[in-house]
Amino acid sequence: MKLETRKEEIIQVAAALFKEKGYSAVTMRDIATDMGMKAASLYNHISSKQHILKDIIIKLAEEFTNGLAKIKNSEATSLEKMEAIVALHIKITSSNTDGMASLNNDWMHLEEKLEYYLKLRSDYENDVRVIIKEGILKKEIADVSVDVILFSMLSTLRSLYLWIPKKDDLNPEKLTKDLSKVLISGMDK
Amino acid sequence: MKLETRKEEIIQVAAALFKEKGYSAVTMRDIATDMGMKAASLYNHISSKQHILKDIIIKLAEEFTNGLAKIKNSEATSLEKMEAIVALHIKITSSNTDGMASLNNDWMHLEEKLEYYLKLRSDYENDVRVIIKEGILKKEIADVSVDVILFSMLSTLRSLYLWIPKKDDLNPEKLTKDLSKVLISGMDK
DNA sequence: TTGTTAAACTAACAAGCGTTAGTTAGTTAA
DNA sequence: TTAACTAACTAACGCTTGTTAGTTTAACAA
Repeated sequence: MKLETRKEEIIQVAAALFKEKGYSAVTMRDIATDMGMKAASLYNHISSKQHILKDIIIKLAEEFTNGLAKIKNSEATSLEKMEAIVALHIKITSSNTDGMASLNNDWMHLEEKLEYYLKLRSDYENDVRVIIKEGILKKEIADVSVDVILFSMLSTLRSLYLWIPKKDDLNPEKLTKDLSKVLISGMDK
Repeated sequence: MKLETRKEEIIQVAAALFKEKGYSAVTMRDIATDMGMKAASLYNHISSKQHILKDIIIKLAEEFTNGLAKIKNSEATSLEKMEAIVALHIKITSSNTDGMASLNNDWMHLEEKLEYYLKLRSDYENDVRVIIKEGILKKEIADVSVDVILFSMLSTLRSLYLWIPKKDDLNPEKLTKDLSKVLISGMDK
């Protein structure tokens, strides 16, 4: 297994800058400065700016797809599956908050890989929707609008990248428990 | 009262483009094309690209501030206040989904008005936090982490701009009811 | 020692950026 | 009729963009 540490460093530095200002506002010279080199030198390791974005986003999107596949095919109850989805988002997001910013905000600049990304994304949403519907049928989940539940759940989970870095004392297990409780049982007494 | 329809048209067209691709990826020539004119002609009506962004974001941010002030000073219970906040977000967002995209994603490009925006934003968050804390003290709201409740609530409401345009049959009252129920009472039975 | 390779560099490119200057045509006010 | 104003235009500016070509330096293998 070959070590590609320099390339990975660049991708990591780029992701941090993309989170701060967005893909389009970050220049190759910005990335180079943070790497301590000149813009042209970046091309010894990466093939294009576009490619950096693709590496960041597609890797994460596939992690979500694979994670959800395991949950989908498990024997858990619907509410247990919902909690597992919360845990999945917290795990992936806390391991790469910078990359999650690009996944959420810069996917439209993907060009050649855009279609593939959009398919992964809509398949993901549909899979979660099915889990919610099953929960309603089995009377584990309240019979409110499926779309409202789906939207509320995914909006919160997709915003974790903004919120997790502020908690310097992150305890993933406790956060999973607290957030699942609020999402599943609500905030009232 | 003077009509500034041409300037307002430009701002509206710009907001739609900013939502699609982000502020930095939209050029003055893009805006001009959608307006059916040349880029230089835009400057008969607006003073700079920067100024367009400022007009979009600050107007919305102040709407939220004013709306929350009324809720804060009302006689309602804590849970009623939470529901009123949901209604406020649905009302403002459905009247300007394009602008809300800039408010959420392009505020970091505000430059001179950035500090002012950040103050409005953190004041808003603190006011909601106080309402939640009062609810816990009065035993209307469950004693889970205040931050988790605040985060889950605001993440969902701030994502409405992505979701409302997909519902072509938008009924703001019903959405307020459904979303409040899910946020306040959760999704379980 | 010599040859190869990895990873930095300088210099430059063509294209695109926001914006300004100066001009023109059509409408309104005196 | 003439003067002023509005809102479009063309042309161009200085700067920045992503990227390429060719060169240099240092480390390692033969």
